[in-house]
Amino acid sequence: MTNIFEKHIRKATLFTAHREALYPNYLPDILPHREEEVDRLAEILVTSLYGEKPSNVLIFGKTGTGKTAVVQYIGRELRGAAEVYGKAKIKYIYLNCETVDTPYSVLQNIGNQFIDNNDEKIPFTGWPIDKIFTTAKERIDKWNGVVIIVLDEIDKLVSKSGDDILYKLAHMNDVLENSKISIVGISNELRFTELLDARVKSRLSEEKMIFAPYNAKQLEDILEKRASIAIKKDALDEDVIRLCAAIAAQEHGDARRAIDLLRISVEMAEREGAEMVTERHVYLAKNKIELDCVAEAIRTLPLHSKLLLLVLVLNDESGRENLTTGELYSMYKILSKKIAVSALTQRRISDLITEMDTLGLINANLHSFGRYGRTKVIELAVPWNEAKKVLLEDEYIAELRSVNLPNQKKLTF
DNA sequence: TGTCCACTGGAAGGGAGGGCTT
DNA sequence: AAGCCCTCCCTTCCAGTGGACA
Repeated sequence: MTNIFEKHIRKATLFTAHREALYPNYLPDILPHREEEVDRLAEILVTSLYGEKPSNVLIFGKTGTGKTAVVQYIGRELRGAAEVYGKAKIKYIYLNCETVDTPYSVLQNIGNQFIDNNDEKIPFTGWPIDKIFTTAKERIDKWNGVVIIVLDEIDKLVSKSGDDILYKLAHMNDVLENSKISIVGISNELRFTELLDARVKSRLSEEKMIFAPYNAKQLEDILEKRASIAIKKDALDEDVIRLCAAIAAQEHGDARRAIDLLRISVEMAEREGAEMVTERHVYLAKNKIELDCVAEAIRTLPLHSKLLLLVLVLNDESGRENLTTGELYSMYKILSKKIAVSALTQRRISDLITEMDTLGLINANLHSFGRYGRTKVIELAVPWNEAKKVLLEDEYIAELRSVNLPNQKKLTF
């Protein structure tokens, strides 16, 4: 009568009851080594408490430098302060432009934050932009307060949809009578303002902040704080935190990575039934994280990209060298024919190749062969056997399980 | 020195799919 | 039902290009 969960339940845990402190969305009570940034942003946004419009702010910094944490922290504090001291109503809207990445969805999300009983929800598609803009504007104005809109990963929005929406938002104040809005943009890319029209640029960057990466010592502090909440005393070997910090510091001081690394190290130790997390577990965790990232990236690829990747996998597997765009394309056409999927054009494939290059799944370098043309030379950037395992999970790809690529490289149709 | 290959990557636009408006 | 709008995924078209070769 043993329950299948029993052997797992019995196992002693190395976490305390607050392991959430090691999850990415955890917002701590204090943000170590970001005191100045918090203060500076608070100084800018404090005017909202008097019902005045704060300056627009642009925040720059690499991933994991605490931008999002600082902004969410400020949001929480601001709401608290508004209840106590506020003379005006404050709405703090956080949008991540990774997902909210079109003018339509930005306005839709904002507009739906201000719904009265009889207001209808703006649908996620269908309305003309003008109508959404007007609706959002009217609702904001009727609400009568200060609206702070945080656009995280604002560079994604601009690179995808242009800066028109930012122009509209930045100029919404000109047509608002009762409410005021200000924009806090967060970008990983310092050069992102180059994409902006001069008028938008000057409006948005009334204030600028740059978040420097954490160094190893600072990451150590952060990890210590989190570990003291989430992990049992004496469960960590003494060098574990230092090692996690050092590894993350090498990868441009990404705190999120450091925290993930620590959490997964503990999980690895737990799974082994170890009583203590050691450096070995950290290395295991590092390996696991890297492979999981790759697997997830491959899994979510569209079919045609998977086919392209499969060509590269099969090519690697049979010990052949790099492929050019033309070679890759002709082999891709063979595979798509085999599973009765109509092949995309070379132009489109060229974009898919660039996408996978950006994802880090492949390396595609432009190379000129002089008289013999100019093309990308493409190779797999991940272990072929790992990639193959994940690719075969796809039912279409699985049909190609035992396919062999023709030996000759050039193929004509 | 000019030619010319094998693409690259920008621009424009089609059409399917979501949904609203009249 | 017909006519719109917005987004996504693609196609078509095409000017542009680094560098080996004649």
